[in-house]
Amino acid sequence: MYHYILHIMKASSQFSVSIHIMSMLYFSGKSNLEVNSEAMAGSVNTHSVVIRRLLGKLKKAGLVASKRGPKGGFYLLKEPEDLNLWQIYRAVEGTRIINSSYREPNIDCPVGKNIQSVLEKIYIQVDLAVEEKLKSISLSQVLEGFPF
Amino acid sequence: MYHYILHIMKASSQFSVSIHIMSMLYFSGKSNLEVNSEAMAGSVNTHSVVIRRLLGKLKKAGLVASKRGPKGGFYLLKEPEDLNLWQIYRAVEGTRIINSSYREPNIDCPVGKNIQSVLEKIYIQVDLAVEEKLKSISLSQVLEGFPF
DNA sequence: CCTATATGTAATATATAAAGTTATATAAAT
DNA sequence: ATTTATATAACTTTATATATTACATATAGG
Repeated sequence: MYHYILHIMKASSQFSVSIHIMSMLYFSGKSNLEVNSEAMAGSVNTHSVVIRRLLGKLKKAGLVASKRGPKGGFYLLKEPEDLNLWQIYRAVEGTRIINSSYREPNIDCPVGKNIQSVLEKIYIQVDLAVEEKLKSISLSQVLEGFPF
Repeated sequence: MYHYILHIMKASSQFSVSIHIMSMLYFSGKSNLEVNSEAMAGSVNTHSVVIRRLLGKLKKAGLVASKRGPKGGFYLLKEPEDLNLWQIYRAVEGTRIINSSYREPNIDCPVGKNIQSVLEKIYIQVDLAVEEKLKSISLSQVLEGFPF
């Protein structure tokens, strides 16, 4: 049995799936075609609960809204040019892009004693670089990548 | 049962552990104190095989070398100012910082059909930002973080 | 106001990859 | 020769992301 001080970041597919469904929401809003979590799950090829869980996070972040009941579903709350990838990333992925810590190092070793604070400083810099890059990419830029 | 097209990237502790042991190799080389995989495992708090596996990768990348037998161990092949974090990252982590793909999307949906190439373009940009940042940080800069 | 349809979310199960462990071969110092 | 250390293959364990099941709540439309 062992434990981590901070949990190890596992880059999940959540960010990718979020971009996928946000794109669907944009196109559906434009063409007035309804998309519910079932339809999105069909496109992503997963379970609708997975989609709703993700949309729950995006909702909390103020990026989407929902309507219950028949003819219900989800829609974007922002124009794609006012929505950047950092907002989406932060909404659905809890952790850093790189994990700061691993197993509790041996504090009797001078390196082990200080490695965590040393790594922390570095990873903050790396995270910031990713943050800046993701902030610079808007959803509308992403949408331009689709050939239609 | 399901499968991924590309494997999901899981940021492991390998990068962190690598920086930890490279730091130890530097200090040991400086003070002529021998460090073998057992000693490094003790500092990291893991099994020596884990350390040797990692050092095997760093060796393949030309960053360290080893000596077998009694009084054997590992040593750095480069000066810390000529060694950047990207070299270490690339040596021990096989994958991208962000995964490009997830479950096979439904190609009958126009978004599902194109999402992978759309994401690919974005993630290349993000990866590049990380690469540039890691290239800009040398091991000697990391070592300056230790209070000795 | 009843029924069908959709979201909301908790609880549980499954799959997978990282990390840990065991085992064994090989090399070199004394 | 013996001891000490690397090299690495094979296997086991464990953590956690994702999938699934179950059930509660809201609302459109007859």
